[in-house]
Amino acid sequence: MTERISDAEHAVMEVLWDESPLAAQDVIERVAPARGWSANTVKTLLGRLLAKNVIAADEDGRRYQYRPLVERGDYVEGESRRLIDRLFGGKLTPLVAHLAERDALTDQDIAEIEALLKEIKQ
Amino acid sequence: MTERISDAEHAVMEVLWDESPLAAQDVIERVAPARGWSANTVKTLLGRLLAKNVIAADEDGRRYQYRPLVERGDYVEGESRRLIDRLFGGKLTPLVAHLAERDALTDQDIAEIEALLKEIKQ
DNA sequence: TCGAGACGATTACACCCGTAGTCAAAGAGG
DNA sequence: CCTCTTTGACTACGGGTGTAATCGTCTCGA
Repeated sequence: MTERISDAEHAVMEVLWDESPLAAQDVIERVAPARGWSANTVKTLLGRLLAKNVIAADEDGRRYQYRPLVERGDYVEGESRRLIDRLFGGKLTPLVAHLAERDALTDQDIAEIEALLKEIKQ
Repeated sequence: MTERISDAEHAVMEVLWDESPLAAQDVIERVAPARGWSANTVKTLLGRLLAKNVIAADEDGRRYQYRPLVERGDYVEGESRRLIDRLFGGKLTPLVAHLAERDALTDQDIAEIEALLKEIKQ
């Protein structure tokens, strides 16, 4: 039901997930320089995120304090699932296999994932 | 350098990755019904993929035979990396951890991945 | 009290995307 | 030879996206 978040909007969300609530100015300071954006660009993105109902704006005197309405985990899960469904038939194993085959996994990656899986099985 | 492939275009690519070269009509037959597309829509997508230089069209009398210019593996790797970079700081482990934490991994998934990793280490 | 700056809202605009209709050329069948 | 169909090319159009300028209003300092 939640609308899709675009790439640029996502950069703004990351800021708010990291710290919130924040005024527009604070968001601008945290994200605009790194992306080479003007302050207006960030304001536009905040407006669009508001329209999409994925952040909220609480009045605070002259300004708003913005905070996320969707959790990062939910977003991450949605995006991960989209990719895995689209490219790997919904299964994680082929993704890991793919990266492994492409030497995109270091020995340490492998060790970490093994440890993680062991723990899951408790 | 290769341009980005959109969602709808990707559906066409999957057809060509599965079998190629194919004439437009063949591509249409394989993808249009499943997506509820008109034949023209598929033709437009073929044209855009051509413009993006991710497929080639070889003349064959009255028609063209289309074939992919990028390999599925390369595309898949690019998309996977994009996601992992954007959401997990470039590391695969947090993705696996995330899915595990969300109970998105079955026992069988875990077993498969473990077997896979074991094999990688030979 | 008055002008300057801050702040959100509105508007802009080019480009991509999903979806499709129309057109022109060329072959197929009568 | 002429018309119908096929096929790719071109055009269309509403909506999303990246990027930003402008506007209206409110407040704060001089």
